[in-house]
Amino acid sequence: MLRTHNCGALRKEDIGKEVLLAGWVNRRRDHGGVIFIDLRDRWGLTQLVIDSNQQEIYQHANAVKSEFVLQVKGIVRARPEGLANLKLPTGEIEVAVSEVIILSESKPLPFEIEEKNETDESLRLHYRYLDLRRTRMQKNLMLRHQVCQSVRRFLSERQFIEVETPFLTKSTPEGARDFLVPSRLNEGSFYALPQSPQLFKQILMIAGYDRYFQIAKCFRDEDLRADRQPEFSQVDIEMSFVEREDIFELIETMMKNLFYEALGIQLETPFPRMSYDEAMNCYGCDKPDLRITCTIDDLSSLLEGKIEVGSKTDSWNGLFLQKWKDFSRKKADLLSQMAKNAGVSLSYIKFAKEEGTSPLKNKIAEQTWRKIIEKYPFQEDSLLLIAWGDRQKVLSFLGNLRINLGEELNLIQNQFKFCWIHDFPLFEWNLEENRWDSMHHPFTAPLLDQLDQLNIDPSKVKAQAYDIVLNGFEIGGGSIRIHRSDLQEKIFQLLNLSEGEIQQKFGYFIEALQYGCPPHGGIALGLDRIMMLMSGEISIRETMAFPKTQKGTCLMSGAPSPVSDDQLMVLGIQLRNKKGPKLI
RNA sequence: GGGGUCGUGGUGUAGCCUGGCCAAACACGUCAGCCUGUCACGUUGAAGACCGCGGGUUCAAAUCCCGUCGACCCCGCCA
Repeated sequence: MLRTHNCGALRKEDIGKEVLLAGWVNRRRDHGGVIFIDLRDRWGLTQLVIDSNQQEIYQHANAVKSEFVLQVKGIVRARPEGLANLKLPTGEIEVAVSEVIILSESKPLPFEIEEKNETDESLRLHYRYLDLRRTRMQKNLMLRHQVCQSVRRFLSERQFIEVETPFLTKSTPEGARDFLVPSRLNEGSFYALPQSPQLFKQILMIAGYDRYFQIAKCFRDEDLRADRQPEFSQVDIEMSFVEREDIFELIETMMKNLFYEALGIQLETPFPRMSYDEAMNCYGCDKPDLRITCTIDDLSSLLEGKIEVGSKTDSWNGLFLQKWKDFSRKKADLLSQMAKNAGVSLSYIKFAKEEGTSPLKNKIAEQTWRKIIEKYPFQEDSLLLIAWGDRQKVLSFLGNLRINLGEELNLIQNQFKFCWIHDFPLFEWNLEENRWDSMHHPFTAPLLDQLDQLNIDPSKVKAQAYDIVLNGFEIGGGSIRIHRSDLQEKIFQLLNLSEGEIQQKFGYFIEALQYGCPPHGGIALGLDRIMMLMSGEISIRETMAFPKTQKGTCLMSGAPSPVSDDQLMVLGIQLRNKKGPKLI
């Protein structure tokens, strides 16, 4: 071994020991007669001391620069009286160096490892190996490791087994765009990288494995966002002979366990639940941030027909803000403009000096006015925003406003607020292609008492699907699956897939369903998003070792890159547009 | 496909709105000297950017305009 201890290990108890340490030079402080070097590895910092009366070592240490990799031999000793550094776990000791070996040198750095100021992200990604040396990334990746360990331990204890599923698999045009991989052995045919291991895990249930999990890489060729990368990780789970409640209980316990083990935080279970309809009505979206307490209220019964409005109006909704001190005419105009852009009408009631004022005041009857005022706990600087128009537009506008104002008015407390959203619609109408799409995926079971509705009005059918939401982010989703081939085929038909397409795309799966499929269901959790929230980051890139840019490139390796004609030839591929980027 | 923000020594920023005082300022880093107890060491000095790139307007452009490239945020998209 090149070392006897790591750089975070030594304590008072080790005083007097001769030790070997190895690590990076975090910082050198040269006092003329004495040189201090902070040696760093992922466990910590240890101060090395080199005295000028040891001429040879002193000369050597003089040549040492930031981020050189050193091996040193020395004696652990106590720091002089009053000179301990209480900020460091190793701060009571130092190592008096008797031998220094420079294992490797470092060029001057493109940015400092110590995070004195934000570094441009593209630079960080280009030199990711330097960025990963920083405390922030080390903390994030170590926490991620802990979380993965915790998940594995928990699920293993609950009798789940981890099974790997293939990356080279079959393209299914439903859902996200696939990443394709050409097959050399089958010219003209392509594998697709999995968008999720969905069918494999269901087939594992058919195969009788009963409880499966995997920390699975998934691939989706869609545009990127702060919380979306083209490849990402899911904690993928599937169980046989279960109902929704079993999945909820499992995940709640797992989360509770996980947050306690990794962060020392006690979560309260069960998590609040609400139906999709309730979420849309009260929060204007299907992933409500419950850290913001205000909700969207239905004012239709109060205001319907009470005010003359020109346009078609099928919904009146309110958003009540306990206190908005600097709400001004200017702000009101700005909000109205935003509302107009969103295609809805907006007004407000502002409360000050024990009285409500509003542009609407003269337009509604005294009685109606009083009813509204009584509905809310108005106090100084309270504000009720009232929006009306097309129901969906109103709800989505107020939903967005709720989030924006939550941030602007500092209504968001620093805490973890989970909830379950359930009873999603089974289908949504695809305007472009004039047909039904699965809202979750086509393998999701409808609520059993609504099977008749499938033939009458598919839009009314709810699915046995659920999402888990944390602080306004969808961190997971799942469903109870269809386990009967006749129902599965019926769903495919409703999705306007021909018999031929069904056979060609999902034939193997339909067939598998015909050989004794247990009722089953599961969930997939977005590991990167969970890590982002646990680490307090605002992008999942900070939770991945080597993320991609918004254009899907890796600034360190330069992927994706063109390939040679020879490589294409072997695959039987010819580029349609020869103008692509040139080979270097 | 669309909307927006940003791009100034190695790093982070100031300057840009209101063109000339900018052959560009500050902090960190780098290099060299001094200093035996620092830990964001101190101190003295030095080097280092023609302002992402291309074009235009102007007597004059880091600053205004157009285009382009890159990073980021958002809409669409993400079963």
